[in-house]
Amino acid sequence: MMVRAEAKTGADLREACLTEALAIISASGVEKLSLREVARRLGVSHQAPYRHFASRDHVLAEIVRRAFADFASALRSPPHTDNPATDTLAMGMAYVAFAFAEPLKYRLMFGGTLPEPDAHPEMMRGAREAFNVLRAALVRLFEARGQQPDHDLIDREALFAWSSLHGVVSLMRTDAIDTLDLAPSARAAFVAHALQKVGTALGIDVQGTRTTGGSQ
Amino acid sequence: MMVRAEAKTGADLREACLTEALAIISASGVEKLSLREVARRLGVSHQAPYRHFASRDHVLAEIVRRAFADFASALRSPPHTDNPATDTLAMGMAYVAFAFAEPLKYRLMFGGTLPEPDAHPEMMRGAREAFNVLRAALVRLFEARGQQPDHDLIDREALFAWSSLHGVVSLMRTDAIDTLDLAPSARAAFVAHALQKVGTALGIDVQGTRTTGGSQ
DNA sequence: GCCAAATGTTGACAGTGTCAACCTGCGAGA
DNA sequence: TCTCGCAGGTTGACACTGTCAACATTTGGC
Repeated sequence: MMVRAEAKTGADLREACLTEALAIISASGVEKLSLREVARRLGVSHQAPYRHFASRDHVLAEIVRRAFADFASALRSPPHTDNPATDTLAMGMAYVAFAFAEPLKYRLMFGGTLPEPDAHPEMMRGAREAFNVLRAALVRLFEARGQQPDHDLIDREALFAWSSLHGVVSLMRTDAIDTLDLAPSARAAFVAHALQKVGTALGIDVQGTRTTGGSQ
Repeated sequence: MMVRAEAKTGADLREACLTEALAIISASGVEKLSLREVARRLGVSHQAPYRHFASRDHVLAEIVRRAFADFASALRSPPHTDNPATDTLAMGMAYVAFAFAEPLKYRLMFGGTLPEPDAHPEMMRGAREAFNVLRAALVRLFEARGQQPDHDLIDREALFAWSSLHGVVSLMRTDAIDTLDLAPSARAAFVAHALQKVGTALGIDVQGTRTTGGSQ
């Protein structure tokens, strides 16, 4: 009984477990992830995945780890210009774009139910990296203004930007927003509106700069 | 074998199930909630809870419903003054205060893993109510300025405020923040900093107004 | 005092994560 | 070339879960 490509074994099987697990999560939610179902779909015994992962949580931790790594990479991807303000704005847009392009990964990272970070230290490495990308952008921004990049101030500003972006995105994905009886136009324009406000709060002049839309 | 107060029956048992379920969630997380464990702790048979709740998700939905109701009530609690600006700010502080005072409930409401809202329509009533409290505050704010309370604009501003507050709070509770190597002072001052910025973005002058601290 | 409805119990079934024991094929060392 | 070890896969078991079905018991209304 071979359900997928049969020859999967060794490292291939490990990789196949991860993709199949992601497929299950994508289709039925993280709480429905079952290693037995993964094994069933791959046509292997129910214990085969345990040769590559110590537990169900270890599978999840690896998926989350990769999601954070992708996320950090996405934040790094916009090329630097000589204008730190537009660079910072571009990073904000990259943040929102990633959240919309990969809602599943985003939900996994920030959705709440993730394995104990203490038990899976490598899982959060990408999270730290991503935050440091934001920190660095703000340091450049402050330096370009001739301001002293005070460590505490940078951290506060970075946290504010981070939390605003997270708030925007997570609000758009929360079930709650579907029940708020919003005017459709309000929802569509919200992201641009919010990004502009965050930019303004950070002292970035966004006059005339195009901010991305992206409904839903 | 009576583990708790024995006489629980009827509506009492229903209530006892809810408090015991909340205790389990508080101690071990929502994914560890087991109706059999609830029954065991209450000294009743494993099916007794099913006389009062159709399924595990229905228990959760009721807990979440009450959390939303409490939340809406907390947002309504600050008394109105004749100054809509300070009223709005007070509501923002009430939001953050509730999140810090009831982290478990807050996590349940906005943490991601909650029962299908379609299957539990009553669950989200409080969420709508809470959002309408914010809407009303902003309408008063705009009217006091002599601005036309444009429906779309109100919705956008409300969503921005909502998402910023949610961002602030959820960032403080995410596991992610523990791994960011922050200066302790940055974390302590962050809430006040963020509230002030959100107020500024909404055009509220917070000069001299005390904003709350509350360190996690 | 009786009947019916509400409530609680017992038993079963399918599904899950995970430990333990077993088998198997393959590559390194003799 | 033979053998031995071991990584990788399988089978079986156990304890746990949610939930259905059938039974028992309590209780309030007539």
